[in-house]
Amino acid sequence: MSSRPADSVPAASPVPAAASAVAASAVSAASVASGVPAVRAAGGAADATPELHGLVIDWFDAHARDLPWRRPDAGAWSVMVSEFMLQQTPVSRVLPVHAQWLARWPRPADLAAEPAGEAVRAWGRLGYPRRALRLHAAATAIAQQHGGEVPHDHAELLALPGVGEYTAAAVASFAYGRRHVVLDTNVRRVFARLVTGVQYPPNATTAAERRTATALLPPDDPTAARWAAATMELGALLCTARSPQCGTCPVARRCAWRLAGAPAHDGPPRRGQTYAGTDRQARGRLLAVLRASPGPVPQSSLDAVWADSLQRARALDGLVEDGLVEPLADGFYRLPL
DNA sequence: AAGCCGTGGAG
DNA sequence: TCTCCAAGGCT
Repeated sequence: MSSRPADSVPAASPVPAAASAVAASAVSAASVASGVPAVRAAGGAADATPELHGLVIDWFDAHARDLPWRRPDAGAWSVMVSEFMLQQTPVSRVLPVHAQWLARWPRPADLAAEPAGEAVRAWGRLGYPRRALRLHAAATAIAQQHGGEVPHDHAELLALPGVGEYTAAAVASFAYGRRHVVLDTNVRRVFARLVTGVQYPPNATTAAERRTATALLPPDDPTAARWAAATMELGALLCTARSPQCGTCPVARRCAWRLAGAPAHDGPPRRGQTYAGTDRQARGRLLAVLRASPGPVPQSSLDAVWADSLQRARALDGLVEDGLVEPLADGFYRLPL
């Protein structure tokens, strides 16, 4: 979770004393982390996690968005494409591109049969275009090494280009209904509040977070898969970063952060790099020219969109280095074949 | 392991 | 306007 400028989210603070004091009826951080059921540890009653699962999953059943990659007829390829596109990118912007992508390349082999540059072009303005390159490479690997079928196995998914721990777990869980800890920025924020009692999770995923998520994971595959989707949706719709909707949250009554009085994050908010004038912006400008052109473009066309020649050259070198752009012998450039 | 990698909408 | 942030991965 390093999407945000590293300084925009201060490190998590310890659980306030007040949170511990009122945590008896909440999901206890200590008991969850140790694997001991929260309520049993607090008062000898039965494990409270099944009830917690029910509350969140029931809410999910009533309020989940109807997204294309969640529909019954959505295959694993649709799920996988959505996961690539959703990395650091809002659902609203993914929806149209995802639909076009699946219509054009209904199976991994269909994408693998085309030049990588076509994937980059179809990626449009989703951002982070290396994802398009990696998705194309992943499709190629699936076509060549997995008989054209998106692998079920977490380790095999993880070995694909552009697939990290989160995406492997998400595909295995959402596409195949398997039990995995699915720890994305939404789930991390939900657990930070619900269990740990702080407003925001740590900057980078910690072992403690994985322990918490593991302890809360339902024991059976189908319920675990529902839980993963439900906790993500809760973070996306209610337990948001800026303005959590605690009034309608199904687990507000057990939320450690809420019970502690919703303390604001204390650390000094550092600010991130401004985007204007960065190499990233330069790369974006240059690649936009390449995407818009059906064939190779002359150097002069690239010169026209970025004034600083030194930075322009550095950005272009980076794009070539990343495989997003191919230099031709005559001073022309094109998307990769 | 800290920093890099796009883009556009919301507040 | 400007800041923050949106289902990460890779080096």
